[in-house]
Amino acid sequence: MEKQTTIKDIAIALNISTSTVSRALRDAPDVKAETKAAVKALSDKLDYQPNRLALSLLNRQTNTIGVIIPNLDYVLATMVKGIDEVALEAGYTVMVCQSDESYGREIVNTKRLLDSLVDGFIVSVSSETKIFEHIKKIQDKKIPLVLFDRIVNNIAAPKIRLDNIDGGVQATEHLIDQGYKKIAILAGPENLNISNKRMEGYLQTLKAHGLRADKGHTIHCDFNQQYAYEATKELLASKNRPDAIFTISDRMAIGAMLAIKEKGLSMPHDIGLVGFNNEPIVSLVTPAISSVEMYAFEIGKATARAYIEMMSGAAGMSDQEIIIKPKLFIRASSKRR
Amino acid sequence: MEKQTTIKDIAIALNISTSTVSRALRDAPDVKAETKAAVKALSDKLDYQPNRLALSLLNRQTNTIGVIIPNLDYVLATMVKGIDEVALEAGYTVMVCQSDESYGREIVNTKRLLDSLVDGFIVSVSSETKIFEHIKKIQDKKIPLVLFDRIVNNIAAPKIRLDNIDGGVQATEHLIDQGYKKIAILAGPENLNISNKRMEGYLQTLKAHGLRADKGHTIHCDFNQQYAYEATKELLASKNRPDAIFTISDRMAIGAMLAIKEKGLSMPHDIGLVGFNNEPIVSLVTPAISSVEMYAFEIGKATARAYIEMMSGAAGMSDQEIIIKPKLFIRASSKRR
DNA sequence: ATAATTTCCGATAACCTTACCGGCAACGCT
DNA sequence: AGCGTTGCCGGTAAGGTTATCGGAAATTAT
Repeated sequence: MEKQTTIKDIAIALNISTSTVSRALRDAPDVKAETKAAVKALSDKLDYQPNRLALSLLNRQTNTIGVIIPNLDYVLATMVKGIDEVALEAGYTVMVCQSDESYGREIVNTKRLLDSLVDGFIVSVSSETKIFEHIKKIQDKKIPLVLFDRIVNNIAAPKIRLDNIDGGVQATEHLIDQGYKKIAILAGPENLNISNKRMEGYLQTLKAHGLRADKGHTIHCDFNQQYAYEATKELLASKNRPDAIFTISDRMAIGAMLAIKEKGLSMPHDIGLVGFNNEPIVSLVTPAISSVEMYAFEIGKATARAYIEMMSGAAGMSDQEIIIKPKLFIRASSKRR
Repeated sequence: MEKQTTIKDIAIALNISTSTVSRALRDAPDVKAETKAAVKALSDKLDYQPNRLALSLLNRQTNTIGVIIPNLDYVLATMVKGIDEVALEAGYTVMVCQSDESYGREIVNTKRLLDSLVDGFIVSVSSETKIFEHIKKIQDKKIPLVLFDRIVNNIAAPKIRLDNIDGGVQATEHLIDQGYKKIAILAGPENLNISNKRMEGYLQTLKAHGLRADKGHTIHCDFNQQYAYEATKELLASKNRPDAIFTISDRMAIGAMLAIKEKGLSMPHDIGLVGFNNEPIVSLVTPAISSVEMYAFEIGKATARAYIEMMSGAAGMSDQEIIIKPKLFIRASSKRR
């Protein structure tokens, strides 16, 4: 690691003060034109780059956003891509830390970034996180915070999320519309808000159509195709076998699909299936799986925009909630009319 | 953003100098025990955290690794997870920047991180990158650099990569072993090293078995299932139709699978198919697709380890090359014996 | 009792940059 | 000639931390 060129080097070489170099570089009005020219020429030649650490220390601002996410699966990676795009454009650097769905690592990551490394946070909490002291600590220090996707309700911060209830409604309405009567749901971990909201939409819709929600038709399991596969096998073996399954992620939908095929049942005839996320893969399997598009890229971009707005001091942001509408893409797995 | 507690605050409160506070916090031997106790008590109470910016400025070290990757697909996300795991353990913070396969963004990212934000780089170049001046610039400044996965040959740096040739060999050997005679390959962009190496393994193996490589059986296309789908349709419509296809990514294998199914051909009987990466999805489609596992997580971990070793001043690292052996997982798509 | 050592602590510089204040010289004006 | 104005630049402090040096006080040795 070689010593970087500093304004001091330029100042000494030109026999002027660092102040003048600094002003010349920033095109301040009170520097003689020829001095400016000399400074700029030498700075180009020496490939001078201002030291961001010194600037950050001075301005108490790093222009870096700390992004804390639980993992890097398709949906979150897409959201990060959206955040990245907008943030880069606006001159921010993004620091992504994944907690790997671990509460402990989420805390470690938050703590590290809090040591003056970032001047704000964009957070999506892990599925394991039930205590939010580390999030509140961010706010106690008056550091800007934006929540997205997996939001936390009882924290006052701008929130960007999908209308998960509507996603559940669209999926369930569609299944009912296709004539399915006994619709089961494969939900995620019990304390995961996004899962519960999708389920709420599902329950609402069943009720609205006068359908009874069989207790055995609601299964909570991890975001994991293996668990979904097992759970579906059980469902299909049960006395009151469902004629349709709504899963709250595509990974789970694929697990379900495998179990259905193994049982020798056909989609959409015997069983209807609808997933969530609309990952590319669902249109590639046979039959193609209907799925709810959640516009992850858009959510990411909206999140970064909200962050930037907040940083620029817009008041009244603290309880703004941006809700993106999902859209069901109907495919062979659930289209029987 | 509230003012952080500093050693100065503690010093003033206890009416001692900042030097003493600094020493007390670091448990230096030349501080009276009671002074230490007082400092520690107050520092705990005020929730003192050392300012990392100031430390970095002082030590000319940020303990941050700049990771530049072309995208966040399954393989790279897994590698990043590996890097993350090892780096976090060793006390480093990781800054991930994705270039979105764009040469321009790769340069912007490199430049930004170069402003004293990171003290080393871990890089996998974009598929668009043909000029490596920005990478050389890193080395000109004597900043540690490790390359992984998509490496650059004419740059002297530790390199961690898969034995891509061997991956191509294993896939092709297997197909020949299963009695396939006319094996086509769907390769990636022409200047992409990893693709060319896998192809090299393929060509070597054909030659070793006295099989002729039909020119029309080598197709370059983007890492994209749509292109792979189109390319496969052409292949299947050609006069000299192949009886097996080796794709250098699973995304492409899935595109190929779709085209094969659409044509009404059966796997593995009419056509054998082998992919690359061994992504979870390949075992979930029907038929399950054989694929070459590239141990992305291991590659990520090995990369971070090499980086750490390099930082700790190990000499002779500059041309070390760690090569991970791949392993073919055989599934229904290519098993006909 | 004096010298020598040890124990403890403070002041300063350094890392790099910019904001702020002040100063010097040249110029024009009365 | 004396004044104020303008143009240009330098010095200093600040941001937070630690290494280094040096010094005062306390303790031990002679």
